Amino acid sequence: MTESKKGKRRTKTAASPSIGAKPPAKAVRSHTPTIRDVSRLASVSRMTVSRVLSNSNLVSPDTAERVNRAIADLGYVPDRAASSMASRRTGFVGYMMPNLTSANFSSVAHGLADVLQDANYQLLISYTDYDLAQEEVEIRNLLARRPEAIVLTSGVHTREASAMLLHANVPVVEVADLQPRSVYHSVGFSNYQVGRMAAQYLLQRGLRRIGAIGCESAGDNGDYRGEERIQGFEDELRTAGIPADLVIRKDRPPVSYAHGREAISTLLERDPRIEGIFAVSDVTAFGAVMECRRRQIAVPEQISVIGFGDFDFASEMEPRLTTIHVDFRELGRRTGRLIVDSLAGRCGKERVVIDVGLSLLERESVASRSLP
Amino acid sequence: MTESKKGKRRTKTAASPSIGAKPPAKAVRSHTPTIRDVSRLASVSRMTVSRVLSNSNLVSPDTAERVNRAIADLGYVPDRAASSMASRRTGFVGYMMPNLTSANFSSVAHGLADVLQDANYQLLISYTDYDLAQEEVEIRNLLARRPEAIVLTSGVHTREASAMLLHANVPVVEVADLQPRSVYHSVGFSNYQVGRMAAQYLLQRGLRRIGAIGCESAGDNGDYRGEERIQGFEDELRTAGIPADLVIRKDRPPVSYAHGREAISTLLERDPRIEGIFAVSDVTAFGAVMECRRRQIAVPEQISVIGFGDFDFASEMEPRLTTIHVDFRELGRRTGRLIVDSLAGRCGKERVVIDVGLSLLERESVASRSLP
DNA sequence: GTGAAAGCGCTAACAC
DNA sequence: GTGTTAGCGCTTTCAC
Repeated sequence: MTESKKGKRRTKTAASPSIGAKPPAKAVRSHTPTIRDVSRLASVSRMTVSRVLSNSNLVSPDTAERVNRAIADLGYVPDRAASSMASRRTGFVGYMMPNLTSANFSSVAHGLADVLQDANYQLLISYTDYDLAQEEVEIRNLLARRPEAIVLTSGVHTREASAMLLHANVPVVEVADLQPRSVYHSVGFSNYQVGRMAAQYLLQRGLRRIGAIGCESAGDNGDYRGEERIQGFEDELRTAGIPADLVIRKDRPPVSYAHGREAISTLLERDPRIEGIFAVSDVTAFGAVMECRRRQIAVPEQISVIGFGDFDFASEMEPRLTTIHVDFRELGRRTGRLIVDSLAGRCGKERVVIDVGLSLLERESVASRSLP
Repeated sequence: MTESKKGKRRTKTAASPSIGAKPPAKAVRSHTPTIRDVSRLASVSRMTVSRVLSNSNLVSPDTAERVNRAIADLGYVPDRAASSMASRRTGFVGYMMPNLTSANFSSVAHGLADVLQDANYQLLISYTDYDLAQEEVEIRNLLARRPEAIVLTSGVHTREASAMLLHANVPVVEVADLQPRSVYHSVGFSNYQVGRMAAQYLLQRGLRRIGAIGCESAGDNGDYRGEERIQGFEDELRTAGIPADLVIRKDRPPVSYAHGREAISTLLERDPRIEGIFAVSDVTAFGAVMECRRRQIAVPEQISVIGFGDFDFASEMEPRLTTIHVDFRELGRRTGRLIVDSLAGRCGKERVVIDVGLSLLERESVASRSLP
């Protein structure tokens, strides 16, 4: 027998002062087995069990066999907290989502988990409700779990949050918008490019009287993403020498069905011969299409509509919505790979920026006009 | 000075054999501060720091003040893994989701997190991809983190998974469908009741020639939830003495736009005078409504449609879809409260079952016929 | 109010 | 190949 000293102590109450008798059979609820229980049952040292658990090939096959049987017999599950302490590796990667229910961010989480799982990391998800103060709190909670890397949703962070992140001395990746001035690794796409792509597409399809529906830019802590799309759209029009008088900004994010419905009415008043519009979001596009239907305006024959986001209804509506799509799951996977590589020391210290790009899904809501 | 013995050891390499000299300033990257660093800086014992961290009122105000300053100065964040080991409380609650991207399960997670956060628990999310074997793997991974409670999505689990769950000796809650034969706590709603509610509503609105669109029941590990809704619907018709000849089951889950589109065609062939239908999912309802539109059949004037799920497009489409809604976020909150109470010893050992109920959202897709 | 001792369950490092 | 030693960074327990 090995490692037989160091009597277990457990809570005082458990040490019943029975005089030299065996503990009453079955009376004591068996505690969660530890590596020591396994080692005793297999008649080996705890180190040997530990080696079997980590698939070390330094263990002879039949010792391993004995140990594995003991593990199965006891229903032993190693305690990662203890393992983390001893090895100084928690296996956690933190992901701060704005909320849990947005399909895009969920897809990122899914992609991340796909990759991290294979590399034996566990995703630790928190959400901020788009609130900077809450983000700070959540970062602190996360840091207490000693994550080996942190994924943030790109945007502004408090000074204190940034300080904590720096102090933590782990790789940090910002995800979603590509932000040129960020100090962290970035994986994402360009909203500006979304707007340009939409304009290019409408122009290429021979449409000339085109406009866009965006939002008023919000305050400092606001959602500027739609505005970036609109700016890309305007710039592309400018480049093509086309007036941007049909680009309107109304309401604040988040957009709703009504946003598109009302905006298209405004646009129609401004120019009844308008041929095509880009909506900053599929939701807006949906509202616009529905309003057209009510007014007996044919989409895409009379007005073409292109959206952004590829929401689930986009491919189900009538007509099926042509839209610009970002592969968020792939975005998550790329982020995961970046982290795994980084943690494995397979990449340098310099900042990495990955643009996952955009894809335009050609469906039925944009017509093609023969050019004059 | 207190607690001054036990020289730190760190990795061998760090113990540079400099002869009696102070470590070269700035040369050594400062390690993550521990409670010991804080205690030294504040000239107190580690226990006192620990007490400050847990807001114990056994610390004098100015000692606490000194400690807090030291914490801030060092940017100290306590290590929860170490704390977990010593206190035998991890603060983790596990939630096994089928996937990360379904809006309903995300809402449950959100609700759970809302409540658990306040009680200082942290949600540990895993996903199973609806795969029993993966669920087993994920349960094992989860158990290694020693969660204090586990939330499962209701359904079948492997024998081994059930054994591990039992062995873990923590509260387990099943969430979503209410399953009468489950051995765990359950929080959810009844799919059967969904079908009955839909039928009752259509009948109450004076519609008599009514039917439903469901799916073929899938194999053993399949999605039986739609089928339960359909059965509730049929039973309610039966009770009302109305024939169920317009209840059809086509395709397998998951449903799509096409499912509704094609099914409504079948129904129209079977009886052109059909007045109303219940679709097992809003997606199906959406497809059905769009097909009606194409065929110039007015919804709800000619055919009424009621769905299930309250998907985001339901309130945005034209006409706005009347549907049955489950408040999944509230479901998550109730589950969270059950867990917190249970962990605080505020509830007994017996199984708890909570039905969060259903709400019918009356919108525009169901007409009202005056009864003859 | 505060501190010292002991140990939670594991693994790095080294010995044999 | 296997075992021993010495912690990882906290908190429990008890002493003062």
